[in-house]
Amino acid sequence: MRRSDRLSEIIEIVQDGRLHLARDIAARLEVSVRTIYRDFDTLVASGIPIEGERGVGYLLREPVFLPPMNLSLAELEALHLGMAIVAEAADTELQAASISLTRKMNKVATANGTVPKNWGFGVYPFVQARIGFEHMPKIRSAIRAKEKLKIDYLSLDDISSTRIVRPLQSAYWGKIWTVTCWCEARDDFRSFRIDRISRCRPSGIFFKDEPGRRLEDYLEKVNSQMTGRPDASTQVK
Amino acid sequence: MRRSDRLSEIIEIVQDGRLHLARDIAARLEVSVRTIYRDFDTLVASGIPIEGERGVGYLLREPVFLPPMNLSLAELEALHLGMAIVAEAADTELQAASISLTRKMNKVATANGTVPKNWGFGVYPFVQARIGFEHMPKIRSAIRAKEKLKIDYLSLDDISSTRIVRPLQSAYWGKIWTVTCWCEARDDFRSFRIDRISRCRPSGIFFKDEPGRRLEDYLEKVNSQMTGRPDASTQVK
DNA sequence: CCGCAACTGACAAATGCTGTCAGTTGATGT
DNA sequence: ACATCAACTGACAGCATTTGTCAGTTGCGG
Repeated sequence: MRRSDRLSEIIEIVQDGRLHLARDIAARLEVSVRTIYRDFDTLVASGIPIEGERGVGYLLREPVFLPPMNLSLAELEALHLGMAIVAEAADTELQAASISLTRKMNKVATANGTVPKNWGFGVYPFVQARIGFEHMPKIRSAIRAKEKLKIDYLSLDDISSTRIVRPLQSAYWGKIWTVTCWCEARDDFRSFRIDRISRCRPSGIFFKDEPGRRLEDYLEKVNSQMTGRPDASTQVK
Repeated sequence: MRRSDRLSEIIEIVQDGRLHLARDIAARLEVSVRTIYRDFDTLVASGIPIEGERGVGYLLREPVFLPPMNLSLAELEALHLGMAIVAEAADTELQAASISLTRKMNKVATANGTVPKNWGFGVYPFVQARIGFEHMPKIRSAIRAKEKLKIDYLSLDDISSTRIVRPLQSAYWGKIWTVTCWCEARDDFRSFRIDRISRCRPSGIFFKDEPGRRLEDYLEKVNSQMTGRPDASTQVK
């Protein structure tokens, strides 16, 4: 096995986010432990955020490592346009992420002449209100963690309520953001407009996927109704 | 200089899209020509689309090569959301690009458990009409190439006209796409709604950036007017 | 058919990588 | 305070890879 191959193997191994011991990796790759230590040196030297702790093991800090990749011009354009839109249409967390990603890409791509400095894309503010945007990072991480949320919601007819929901998906409709949930009180799917959520906090209670209450079930249900706007039937006014 | 560093140097050198001779690269990196040939072998073997032609030189086929990179979870989310929106809001060329880019990312990112298979993003059609979308690839490549376009335009009061324009920027307003141009006939900036362009063809005539007629000049002019919608004053109804 | 520059093969020399060994360091638990 | 664990470090001999030199071949364009 070539050294360079071994280095990328190590990245793949460490990428699962769990702790790894140098000796295990050494056994798996059939080299000595010393070599693994040296390999980690090399990887860290080339900027890969691996952290080793004495007595504990190794861990990859950032969750994803992108291997070398070739992009076509169209793909690069799509990427830049997408990041420009996200920077306009999403919350500050994603906004910051899209800007830093664009910067990373530019760093490698615009140094030379083939790639235009100016992409010829303009994106102008088209999210009408940014009310409720501060909830979005919380909502996204709750979706990922499958954690129930406690939300205070003001319906479109100005009736407020507090609910415990299982967040499943946050959706973008061009002007507004919604979050689709399984609502524990109503025992059904409900979609909430994020700009009508006045308060939103993690409950500390985690849920498991249950048939009939999953995102897949919601999407299937909606699909079978063949309405133009998928969540019209469950929309919380 | 380490071998691996030299390999990425070579990529950077070749990335400019111009022809390079092995002997020049060898001189620049202070190694022998033979070593450079071997390095190209290595690069090609790891899937980098470099082409060498006898008697000519070396060339990178795809315009952009993305070196290894670390993305945070937020950046990955922004990327997926952006690609989902582009797939909904742009023409088929960009749509295809966004899909293939998403696939490339998924291939490396969802293999292990850290990254969710389902991102919890839904994006629903929010471009009202896809009329005129077929012109967009042409428009984008004309912007890049600085090639004048001949367009047939139907104004909002149903007056049609044919114009020669210098395309500068295509902009997205959440519902509609526009292209901002320097209009040769009017001798001023004009923005056209893409869904009102009935015909659009490259003229074969290329233009150079001239002070007063560039995108920068347009943006500056618009900025100084402090209107909410930058191109209100030059909008072609 | 000549010049160019990409290519290829062979081999010795230089360089870098690896394993072994013998330690140190810092965190954690008893 | 002590032991344990596992990351880390330095040194050195032996081995593997990489490199340069040299002497060719191949394919393209003039």
